[in-house]
Amino acid sequence: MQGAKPATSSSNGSVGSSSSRSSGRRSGRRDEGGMAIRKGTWMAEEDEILMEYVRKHGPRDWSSIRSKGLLARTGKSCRLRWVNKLKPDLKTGCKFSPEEERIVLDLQAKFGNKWARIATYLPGRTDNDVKNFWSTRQKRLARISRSSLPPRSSKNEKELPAVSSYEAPPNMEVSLLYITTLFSRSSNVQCGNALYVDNQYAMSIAPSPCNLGLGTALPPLLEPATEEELLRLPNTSMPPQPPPPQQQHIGPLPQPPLDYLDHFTGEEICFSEEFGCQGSSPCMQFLYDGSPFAREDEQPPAPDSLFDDLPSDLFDYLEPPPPPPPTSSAS
DNA sequence: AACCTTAACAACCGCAAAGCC
DNA sequence: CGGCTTTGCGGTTGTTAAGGT
Repeated sequence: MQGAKPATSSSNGSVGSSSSRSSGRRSGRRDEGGMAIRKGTWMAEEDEILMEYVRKHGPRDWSSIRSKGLLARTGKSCRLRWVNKLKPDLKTGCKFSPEEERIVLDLQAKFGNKWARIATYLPGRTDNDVKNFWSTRQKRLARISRSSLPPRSSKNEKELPAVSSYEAPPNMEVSLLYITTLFSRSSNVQCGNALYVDNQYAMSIAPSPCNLGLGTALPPLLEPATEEELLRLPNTSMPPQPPPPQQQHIGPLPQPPLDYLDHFTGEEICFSEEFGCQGSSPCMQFLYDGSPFAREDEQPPAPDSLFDDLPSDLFDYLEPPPPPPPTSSAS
């Protein structure tokens, strides 16, 4: 789904038409010199003038564009337009690839919301691109996490904070998604490197040592549907695959093995052993050991403190796992 | 067809760092 | 060194298309 492309409004060329329907925030105002400062969507003519200016003077002295009467835009606005839309070699109108997504996830975990810094690792992407991508993704994950929680029971009427409404550890977002989807739905699909929840693309689980920690530190959420899919799972040399059309992975899903849930509820079985993690803490150790989210300057929390950041009643909503499907041959 | 929701994108604002005089 | 200007960054909001109901 491509977003709005009113910008450049070159298609209609209606000068000021977008401003007229814009909010007051984007209406122009008049500065001391009497020149009305234009705001809002850029027109193709303005872009041409700006590009011509940069060709002659280089990407600097943005304020002089207005002082010279070339454009009724602030220097700030001119710079932003150049950086985000007019600069050569920008990947405009092209969605983030799984590999780009993986890079953003890795670097966001490493650097935090340093979008400009992250963008330097992504040729053709701007800090605004990365920021918007991240924001959209966060909303998607938050929505999926919320929708994965079963309805409240009558004895649990107290308000449950939205998943995204509190400060979560760097990888808690992932763990919440993981936990909630694991427990609650039968429509979660791992197809290739993509994880789908309710037939919606949720995230990439590209075969990378870093992608959310899921690729290597976690077992697959569900068994891959086919042998072909199996080949694309972590620890293979297959490159990341783009998410396939949704129609291709709708269907009955295999149930996870029963002891799968022991990773969350038992004290004996532990990811850290089974999946090669270091450390001796029980479940959820994988969130820190070997995870790209483990920062150099951060120590893993004590096992008991890991969930302290969560609302205490969060897991009240988790229902026990469904009984194992009847097997024809008991072994 | 109308309305609603979601995703993607564009562009604004405030603030701070860097540069200049 | 201090003040002013410019540049860059991150947060936020607004707009629109597409898809769903």
